[in-house]
Amino acid sequence: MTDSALDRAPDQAQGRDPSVRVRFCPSPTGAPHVGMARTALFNYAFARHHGGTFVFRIEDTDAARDSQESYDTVLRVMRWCGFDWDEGVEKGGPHAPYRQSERRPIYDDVLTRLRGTDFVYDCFCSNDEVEARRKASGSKVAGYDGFCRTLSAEQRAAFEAEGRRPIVRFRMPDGEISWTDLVRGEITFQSEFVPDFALCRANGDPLYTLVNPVDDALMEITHVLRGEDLLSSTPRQIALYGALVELGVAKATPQFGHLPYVMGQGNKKLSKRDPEASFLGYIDGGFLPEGLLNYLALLGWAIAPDNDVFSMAEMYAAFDIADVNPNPARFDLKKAEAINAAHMRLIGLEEMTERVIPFLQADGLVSTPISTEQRAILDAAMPLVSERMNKLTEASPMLGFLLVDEEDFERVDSVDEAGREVVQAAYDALAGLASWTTDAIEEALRAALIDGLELKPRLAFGPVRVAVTGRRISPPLFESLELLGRDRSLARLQGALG
RNA sequence: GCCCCCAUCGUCUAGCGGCCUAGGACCCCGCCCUUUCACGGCGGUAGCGCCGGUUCGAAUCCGGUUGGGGGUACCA
Repeated sequence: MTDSALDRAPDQAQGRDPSVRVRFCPSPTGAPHVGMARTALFNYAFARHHGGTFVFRIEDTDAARDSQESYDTVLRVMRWCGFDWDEGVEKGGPHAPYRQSERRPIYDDVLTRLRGTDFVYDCFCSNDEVEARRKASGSKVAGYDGFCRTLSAEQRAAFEAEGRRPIVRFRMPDGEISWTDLVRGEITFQSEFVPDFALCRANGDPLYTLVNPVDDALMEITHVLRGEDLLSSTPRQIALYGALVELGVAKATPQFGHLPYVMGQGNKKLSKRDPEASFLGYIDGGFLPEGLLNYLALLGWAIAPDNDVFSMAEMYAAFDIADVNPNPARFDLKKAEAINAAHMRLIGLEEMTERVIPFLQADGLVSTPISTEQRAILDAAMPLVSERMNKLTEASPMLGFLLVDEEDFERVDSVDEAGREVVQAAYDALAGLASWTTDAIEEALRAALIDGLELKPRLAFGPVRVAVTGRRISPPLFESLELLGRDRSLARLQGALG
């Protein structure tokens, strides 16, 4: 059998297709999480791979939950990731505005047009009534039972006389609804299990069920790549699309692809409340965009059987939605850090220095803007630590001892009684040193501690390290001493003795 | 309950009928390098849920089963 390519969606070509239009459309509620970023990434990769258009829309129709703060954060995350959208919020485009809260007249208009047809009907039922009827009938089918589908004029008048305000429901067509999912293949729902759904609230506020397909239609989205959680709402959206096409609102029904969940510890879907889900946590935690995005790409996709580390450009070139694995993926912090570490070694010394500066500034170790003296220290010290850092946040504890004002210097670790002897010997050996260079320092220290005190290197240099850098873990000792300078080094050795 | 999705090492995955004695990465465990840490190098443990079927041949195809997940709103 060689027809594997035919098993895939027919018009999902491998090459470029500028007519491709995809969108990322988060709701600005709470903090952005990694699953959301993964969805954005796959959409962005799909658009770039095909040379299509990436639309960034904000779905803020739920005034009770949406916040400006969340909106700002989502934008910050998008920019941090480098997902430069072709159309959308704060950028504009032919389908502006791109914030749903600014598109109300459009939804009202579509709703009005829909109400002139048999695609929808007014429904006066309360939830309790629907529930009571289901219990009475013993029906196994969840959701609305279609009670108001065929209301007589009298029934309608009676409800209105009670002061009830109707909502608008979509009338699901009979039969079955199926589509070829871009990541899962053929999926079919029997319509009897897809209840008629609400398009707006009784007060007229449009709901996601209406607004999302309407905007996708108007913005001429061709491929909808979204989370698996929306899978079961797809049949009703396809049905709605049928109506929108007939009304001339939509040109065609897009193709759908449902991306696997990103799970947390155990087996639960990562929720916005999980700390490990917080995207900001990874930005502040010192991840590189290259590293985090690379890791996220690995959640459901692979670039090659024997390679996990790649650039975004490589990903965009290789990305094929048909290769996305449909099973849910667990977010593994250890692996994320390992992938990030690989990118730390790829970006180069100068680049790493630039990226480390904001973290040093946040920790108060470097001024804003950075001074030329501080810059010089960094330029000299970064080569010592760049290979030993896996995240940007590791710079501060590594280099802090070189950057702090002397009066602010503190030791995180301490020198014990036995260590003081060693430090004293080190002080004596270094105090009269002719030239303060790494080699000379090493020679003097080895002579005094290894040969003189007959100590193992580990025991000899440990106390000196703590005395001078304040930590058991530091950059290489002799180089550190040279960088610190004779006066400060000796003062710190002295200080550890007191 | 009902509907839908999913199923390869602990985790992420490669695999699209013979190349599989199942490959890579992370984790873990040894060893090497070594002034700490990290890097780097070498080696190791560990997996196709189960039962049928199709086939000369199945991790790969089909059915069932079990197990997980999601949905079942005038949330998104």
